Amino acid sequence: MTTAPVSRASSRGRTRLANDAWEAALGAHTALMRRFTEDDVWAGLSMRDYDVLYTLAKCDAPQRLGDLGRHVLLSQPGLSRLVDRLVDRGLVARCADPSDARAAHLSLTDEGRAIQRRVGRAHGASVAAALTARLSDEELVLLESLSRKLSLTDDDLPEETP
Amino acid sequence: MTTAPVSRASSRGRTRLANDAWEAALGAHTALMRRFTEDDVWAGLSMRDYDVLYTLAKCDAPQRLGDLGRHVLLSQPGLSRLVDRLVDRGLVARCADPSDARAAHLSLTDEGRAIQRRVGRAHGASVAAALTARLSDEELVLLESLSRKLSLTDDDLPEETP
DNA sequence: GTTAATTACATGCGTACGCATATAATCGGC
DNA sequence: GCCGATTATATGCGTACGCATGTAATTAAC
Repeated sequence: MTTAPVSRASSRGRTRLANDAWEAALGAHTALMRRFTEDDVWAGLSMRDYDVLYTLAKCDAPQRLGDLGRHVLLSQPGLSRLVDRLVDRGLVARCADPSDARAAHLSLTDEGRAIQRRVGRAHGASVAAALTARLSDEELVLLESLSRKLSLTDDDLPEETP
Repeated sequence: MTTAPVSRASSRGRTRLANDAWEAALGAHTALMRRFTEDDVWAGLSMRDYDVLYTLAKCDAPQRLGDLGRHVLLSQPGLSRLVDRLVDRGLVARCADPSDARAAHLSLTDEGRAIQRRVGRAHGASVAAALTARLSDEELVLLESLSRKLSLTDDDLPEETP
């Protein structure tokens, strides 16, 4: 039984395509993460530490914890304590939000910004080396395009059956 | 200064393309992992637990720890203890390797296989739902193709300057 | 205007993780 | 056939994580 008896012939194939694609994507993520982790560019930061510093550097305005949380794959308490450690190390500053006393504005210190830049340059070079060795320019653009589509929330999707 | 003075005009653009693509890919990974983690399909397993059960199910032959380690993003001690827990729960069996007394062959128990199938069906459906809602068939094939290229080791790459 | 519900973040607690290292078995040179 | 090097897995230890819950501030209901 190589073809299952389904209503539309394309249906099962589409499920299979999606699962194969996801498995391959996970494999790529694993392989590249391992490679980048092994790079000698991190200056004592974990990749998650760097992710937070990078996010703070990208947005000039001070960010709240919840904003960071949307970008980082980490629980809210986990992120709270990760930021704690970065504050203790002097890389991130907490300052009060005048309009909301619950929230704390987070921003990079000078040292945090300096480290983010240093690590970012080296890591960016490593990322570029790995990806450009494997994909053409057109493929890189395609990867970005597909990734953006995959990042969409359900709310952002056009409805199938309105 | 919008264009940096580099030797070849395409060089900086290519680095930028690669970094943008990687950032987008990380975002997609985060978004989808969050979505799948929140699914109510895991039957008490972590996604890493499932990853190990799935890998064991995929390869009918009993696997060694090191073989699993290549597929799972986890340190060797971490994987060792993860397997410990799965053995304690009765989902995985360790049996001795007759030809190598250091290694232990790992295989699914009947219960482990049953749970993997149950969870796999539900998770596979969720993966398909998420991906097919965002990508066309052609795009799914493309994603798999790009991911496979990204999974290649340096050794597998054609040399740039032999 | 008071109070319930919600939001934003922090903390207690048990578990899982990574790093360094240990243990045990196999392999290679001679 | 013996011994150093290597491979395969396990363990000690300190740290980081997620879940449940707590605390404080804001919004909403009336």
